[in-house]
Amino acid sequence: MKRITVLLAEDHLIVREGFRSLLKSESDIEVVGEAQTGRQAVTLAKKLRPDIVVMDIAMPLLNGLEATRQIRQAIAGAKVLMLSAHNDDAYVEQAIAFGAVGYLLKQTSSHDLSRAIREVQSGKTFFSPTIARRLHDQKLPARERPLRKRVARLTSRELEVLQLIAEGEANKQVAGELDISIKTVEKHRQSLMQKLNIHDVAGLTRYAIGAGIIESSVQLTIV
Amino acid sequence: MKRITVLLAEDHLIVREGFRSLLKSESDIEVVGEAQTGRQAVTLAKKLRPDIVVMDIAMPLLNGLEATRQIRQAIAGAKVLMLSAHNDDAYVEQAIAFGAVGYLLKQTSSHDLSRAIREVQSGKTFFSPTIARRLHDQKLPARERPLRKRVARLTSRELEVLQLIAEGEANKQVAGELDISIKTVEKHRQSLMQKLNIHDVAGLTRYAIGAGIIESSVQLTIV
DNA sequence: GCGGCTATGGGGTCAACACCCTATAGCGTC
DNA sequence: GACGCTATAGGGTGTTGACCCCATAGCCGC
Repeated sequence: MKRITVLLAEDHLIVREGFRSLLKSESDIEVVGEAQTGRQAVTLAKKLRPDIVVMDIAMPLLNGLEATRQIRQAIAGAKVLMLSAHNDDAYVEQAIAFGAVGYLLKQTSSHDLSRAIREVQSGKTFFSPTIARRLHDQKLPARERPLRKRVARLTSRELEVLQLIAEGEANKQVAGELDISIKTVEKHRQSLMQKLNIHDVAGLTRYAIGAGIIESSVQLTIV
Repeated sequence: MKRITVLLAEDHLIVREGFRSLLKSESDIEVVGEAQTGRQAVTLAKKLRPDIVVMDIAMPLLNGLEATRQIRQAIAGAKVLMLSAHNDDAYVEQAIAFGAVGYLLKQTSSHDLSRAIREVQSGKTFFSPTIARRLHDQKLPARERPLRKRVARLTSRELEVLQLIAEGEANKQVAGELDISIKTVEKHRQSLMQKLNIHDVAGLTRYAIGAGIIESSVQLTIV
């Protein structure tokens, strides 16, 4: 029986070794390569042609989403299974838009990982339960619509509002700054929260920092 | 021969399972417990009294640094080995200040992990090569330096509340998590806001990220 | 032109939060 | 033993935000 060949793309060596160790006990799965950067993942995917690439999103040089896009572009039908610590709609949407066939959270068990690999290999998709439920709720067919612009993409106005919120301004201040009504600010706020599926200021702030929209405080050594 | 008992504190299940799998092949090391939050790590450390706690820094509810401090406070001589993705002086200093006996980067190999566990168990310290080199170069004082300059000196309870706020929890959730009254949470919240002179959640979140108490989201290509 | 998206603004309700007050109890320190 | 600090918890009041409803207007593509 031919085993399912897997390329592991994950920047932390010890975590990668852990995954390899977990998969070693699965007789039908074989790890044929490891990448520690997104760029290396693209290179190795082209060279090794694995059945499946298990791809972490957070990686240096080239993040997992962009690496996925490049792999899909270079190898038609390449199967990429995203593995991420983050449950934000924006990432999931991006992953699907870039052609990933599955999205696993790091909170899931190793059992789910091997299961996902088999499902994906057999041509299906696999998403972590919480994500699958949300995709279903939102009626977002994973494969039927390769191009989407509906969700996750913020309008320029929403971006402005997001930035001001993350900088600590209240709706009233934002309204004054942009010279619009508080009601309009509320509307933008609600829209962007819905798009990002983040429903608290702390989450929006973390997102804005992670996305480079604003910076965190530079002060250190407190506690 | 008595095996070295280890408590694994790492929030991502699959990563934790990976570590467990890696350590299973070490005959002299036994994983006796797993924690997925800092708070759980403190609880389990008190209950299980493992020889060594392998502690990730980035964890919900209570970060690994603060959990380390609490464990060291509750159990004299407890040995905590930090495991972090970040090679940041501020984290290393803090970890040492809070009594950690070692600091491993996730970029290190599993071989280093088991080696570190043995070294630490025998009473030595263990730091990842790049960190050890820097500690040596800088002769990092850590104790002499006015580390405690803390313009804003938060109590440990206030720090916990700050972390939970920055993770997006409402007062009610925090109260449930810490098993205290909402009124008490409000009090801590007000106290820490006054000490930091930051009066909005966005600001607190930026501060918490800048101070390394929590992490921001991953970098995303597009917004 | 019709539909879709964006931006604008208004109504209301209810939960959450900020900020004021109060208090008790357990710690240490001096 | 008094003092200070921390943690705990409650009352009250006003503001803010989340989420629901609604509408109009401009612009773009088909």
